[in-house]
Amino acid sequence: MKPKVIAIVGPTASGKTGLGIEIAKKWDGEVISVDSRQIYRGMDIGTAKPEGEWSEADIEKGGSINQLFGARKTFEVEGVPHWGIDLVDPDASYSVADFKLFAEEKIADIVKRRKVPILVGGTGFWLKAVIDNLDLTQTPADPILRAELEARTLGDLFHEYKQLDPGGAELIDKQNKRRVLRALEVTKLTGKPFSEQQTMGEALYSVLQIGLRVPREVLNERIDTRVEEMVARGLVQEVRGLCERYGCEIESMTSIGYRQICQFVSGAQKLKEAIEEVKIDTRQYAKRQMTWFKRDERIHWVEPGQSVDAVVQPFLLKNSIT
RNA sequence: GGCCACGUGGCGAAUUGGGAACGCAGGGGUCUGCAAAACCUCGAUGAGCCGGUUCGAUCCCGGCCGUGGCCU
Repeated sequence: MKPKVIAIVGPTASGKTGLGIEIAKKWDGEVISVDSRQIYRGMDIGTAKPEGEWSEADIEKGGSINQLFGARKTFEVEGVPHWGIDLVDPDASYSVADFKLFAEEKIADIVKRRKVPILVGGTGFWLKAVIDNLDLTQTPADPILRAELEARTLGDLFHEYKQLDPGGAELIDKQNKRRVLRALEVTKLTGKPFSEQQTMGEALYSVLQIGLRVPREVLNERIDTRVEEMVARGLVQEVRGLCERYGCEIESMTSIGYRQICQFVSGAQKLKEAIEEVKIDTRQYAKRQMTWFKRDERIHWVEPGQSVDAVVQPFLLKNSIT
């Protein structure tokens, strides 16, 4: 029988964190954050990281994974362990593949302790990689090849890709350089068409996905409020500190909230305008998230505040699931 | 009260006597190693209103309304 995993999805500011904690408390679970930005140490306010404490006492809980990622303590929020937070420094590179590995080990670890793993997060692609067991190729980005490819034009890249992987060329978004580049990169590096490597393995877990649905207007208001709160809690100082230490050019600093405030910190924009932009960009991000999750028909949608017992209970109590 | 200017989609902004660029915001969408990213796509049957000139007006003329400025 596959391990049971609960996943909580939804757009930013929909209340995923709170629901995750609620379920974890009630069903003895542990949370794994599925968030491509909360992995960065020091990026706290702007990524809406839950507030919690690092507990020394639970070092042994982590196992090898903690060694691997340098985390020696357990992050607890209201007593509920949260994993996947503060995995790397802001200047580190970390991708879906890294996360998938991390999550799989973490889930195994939690299950071993007879707790319920609860994946909470808005990074749809990362979640998909885990629950659908995507066969991410064993072909990480090659810095040298990538630099070479990046210097070429999109049309040029597509042309070569089409030669090597005609089938894939039909399907790919030929106007998206980032995608074409990666497809070509993998194809060249492996000698096999990229399109033939986009497969998925058998699902490793039995997953219950719960989606938080919030009306757009309500969500927008929540976003505005939350951004204001971030500023009140010291977002500007946080960004300034990171800027001084890492500069504003690194990937993690392109995160919403950080890139705009960087503009202010560097004197390129007024604070008020930067804050407005954070709100707008967050709304657009939320929209993209909804587009992503909308089409997954396995998700059980609930309204914020609505009890999820009716879906969680039967799921966890059911004995045999394929 | 008089004079001048302006009045184009939610906002900003081009354009032209032959039937309205673009940017932003907004909606919809794509998604197998940067995913809070990258990319795609859709929005004025109509240019303040009413007349007139013209084969034809958003663009020319007149009136009205509105906005801004100047003047007494």
